[in-house]
Amino acid sequence: MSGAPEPGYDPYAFEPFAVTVDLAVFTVRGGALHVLLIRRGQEPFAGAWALPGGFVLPRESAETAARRELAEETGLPQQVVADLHLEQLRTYSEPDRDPRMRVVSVAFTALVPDLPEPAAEGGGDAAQARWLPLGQAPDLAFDHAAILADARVRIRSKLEYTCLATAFCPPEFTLGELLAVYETVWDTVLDRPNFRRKVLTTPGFVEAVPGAARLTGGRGKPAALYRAGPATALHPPLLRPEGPTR
Amino acid sequence: MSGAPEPGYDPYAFEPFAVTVDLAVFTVRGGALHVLLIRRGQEPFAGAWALPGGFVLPRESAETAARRELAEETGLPQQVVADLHLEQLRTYSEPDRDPRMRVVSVAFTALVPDLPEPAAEGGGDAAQARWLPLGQAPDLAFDHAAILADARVRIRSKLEYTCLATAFCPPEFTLGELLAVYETVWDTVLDRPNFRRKVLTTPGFVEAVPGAARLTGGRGKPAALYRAGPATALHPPLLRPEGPTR
DNA sequence: CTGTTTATAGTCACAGTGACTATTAAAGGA
DNA sequence: TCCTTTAATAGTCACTGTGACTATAAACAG
Repeated sequence: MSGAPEPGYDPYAFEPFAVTVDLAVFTVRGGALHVLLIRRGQEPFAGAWALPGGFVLPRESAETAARRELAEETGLPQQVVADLHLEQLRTYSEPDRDPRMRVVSVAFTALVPDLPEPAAEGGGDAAQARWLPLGQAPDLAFDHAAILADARVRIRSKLEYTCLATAFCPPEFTLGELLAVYETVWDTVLDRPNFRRKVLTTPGFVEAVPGAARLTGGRGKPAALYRAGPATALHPPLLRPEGPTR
Repeated sequence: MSGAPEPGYDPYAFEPFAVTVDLAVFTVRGGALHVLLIRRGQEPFAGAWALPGGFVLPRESAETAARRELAEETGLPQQVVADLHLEQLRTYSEPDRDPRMRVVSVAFTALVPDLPEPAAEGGGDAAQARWLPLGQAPDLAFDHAAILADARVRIRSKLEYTCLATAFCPPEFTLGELLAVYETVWDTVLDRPNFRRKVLTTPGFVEAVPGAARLTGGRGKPAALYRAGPATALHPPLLRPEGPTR
């Protein structure tokens, strides 16, 4: 805004708003899309699962707060949190979304490779953080189920016209692993040779790691390794098949 | 969020946040993309142009506030404001974006057909609202220039894979008018027959108004009239030509 | 060695698109 | 009235990208 406040507008005149952030952090693990959740320690919704997040401090931007809360509440490695690509999803501002007071929350989405289970370490605040598969996600606190659903729609769509799928992969990966990311997120089956052709002919999507190869699970021909390339968008997009899911 | 606030968290403990909305409302007029701006009456930035917007009230959602502020601050017809398709752009939360206090703003984007200049009517609050072409937009208050730039990128992209272009047109329009919307927003020139084929073969994009035709500007063959169809997405998308602008 | 598994190479037909030409229906001027 | 201009509409053709599919290569298990 900042339209034209009444002259002499008093910031303390109304019940104040609190501003928070919520994070939907996804990973692909064992053929299923997982989301990072924490178990709440306090009321309301004590004992329930929720998206990680928390209050924005007076001198923070929402993105800074998101990164801080993620580091505090989950055991994710510092380096991971610092390098994370955070994307704003949208802001949730229904008046009664938090029973305590007026809370407006800025939601973010992030993708990470398959990491070890976050160890809730030292600081206590890190209650209990776990990766849970989306299929069997429990009821979530507040409106977090809606946020999670919106986030899922967003990432499914983003895979179509961006190179974000590589964010789910380790630094070096095979095309089979990248294929598995698409198949998992879209819950579909793609044709292997066609997928390969599309990825390799899109400039900057991936770049080959010279001479490297890896045995994938012990079976089959060793696969060449690739790194994420400099491209961020897919032109033309890689459209997901329509029709029934899988 | 709504992570785990400290037990006994006091909403009044910090300097409170204010939450506002800002709107980037676009129209196409005379071959140029225009945005709806208001002239500020109060400090800070008194006399400067700004996006319409204002404070979210204690019992409002951001979207409700956006609609109310738009009605209050601009002379847009009630019906237009009520039916308007508002889309969240993103939330701007840099700590110093407003010199008075901590203000977090939720930005929205909207598209309207070419309307008469909004008449600042009765209520006084409607300072001065005008359509200004994007090319010669003046300096804007706060970080509104950045918001406007983000909004422009968003709508340029949205025309590719949604049917939103019809929102720039009156209820009944010719394909030539729809073409002009694309050419104006993308600042490019499209092939007329190819555009026509694409629009007509996309199911639900537009539907013909039976028997209707209109002389477009007096010259040339009369054009058939169409209405916006039920579709919202374009599959496959209508990609804008790459390379140099126009 | 044989069968299984996964990676990789290649073929073919078709849909969608860009570039282009042709025709139709109106207005305006000589 | 005829001719030019303008814009809408119809249609053609080649090429690109994709879906479906077949074939070969390189690993392991028995």
